[in-house]
Amino acid sequence: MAKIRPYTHAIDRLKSVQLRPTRQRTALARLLLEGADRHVTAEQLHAEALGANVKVSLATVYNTLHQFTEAGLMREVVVETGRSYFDTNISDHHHFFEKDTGALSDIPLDSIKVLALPDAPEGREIDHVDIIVHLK
Amino acid sequence: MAKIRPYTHAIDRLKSVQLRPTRQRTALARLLLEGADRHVTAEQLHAEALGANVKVSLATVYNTLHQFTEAGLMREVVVETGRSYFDTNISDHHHFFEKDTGALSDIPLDSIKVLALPDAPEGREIDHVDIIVHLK
DNA sequence: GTGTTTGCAAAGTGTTTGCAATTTA
DNA sequence: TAAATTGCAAACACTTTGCAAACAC
Repeated sequence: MAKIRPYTHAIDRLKSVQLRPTRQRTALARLLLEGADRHVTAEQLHAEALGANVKVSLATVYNTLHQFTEAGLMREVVVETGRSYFDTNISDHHHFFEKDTGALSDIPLDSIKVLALPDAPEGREIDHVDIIVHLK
Repeated sequence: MAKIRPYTHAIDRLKSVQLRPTRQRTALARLLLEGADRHVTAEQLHAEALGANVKVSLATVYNTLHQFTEAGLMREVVVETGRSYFDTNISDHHHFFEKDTGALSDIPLDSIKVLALPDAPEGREIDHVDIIVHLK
């Protein structure tokens, strides 16, 4: 049973990446970074924040998700055009995606294996590999 | 040296999937489906059509790309939010993507190997696997 | 106090749609 | 001529931005 961590943990995470722990940022950090790994869209997180009585604008949610991503606290996952997903699991892993529900979930790292990556074209290097296993 | 195929080939491809070979569709089919495999966005294809003196609206380019995709003549590839790529190579394969230039290219099928796919979650099946190798 | 952050509303981007006019079979 | 297709402009969904007010240190 995961305990709710004290408020200060979210604040410490923010401070550690030089982001001021404002009311909005701290609340979003608590929703996102405490507890289990999560996959959210901006709209989802905004709705959730409002539901939890956190007053924050959608614009700030977008800005915050990008700031967290730039700071390395989260990563962005591209699965559909026109909608951005953000993932609080920043370890190396891949995803399942259910188009009909929009649900994104992690694939356990050891249950997928890529053998033999191709050589990058002349003058280029591989930055990273994204694998999306689409479910039906 | 690939020859430019006669006009009739594009028309035959369209007829074979029950799409009327209108002036616009035929012209787009010739640009897309004759010659080498291609990766295009709607905007790119529209610009290219105009440059080739094919009068066609952007809306029709979008509609046509979707019709071709539904008909199985092309497929859509998701690499970036907010921009759709369409691929004329419908065989099973994966992609390189260069974020800085927006260039998408095919990975030779035999140069990437996926061993051990994960089990789909309860009640689900794997539809397909998309692999994007991001280059820098 | 000073620089940062917020929220609003406006602007932006890529895409889709309603519908009258046109084209195809 | 009946049905499909087109093009325009408006609508759309999602995201970003400009800027004045509020906030953190």
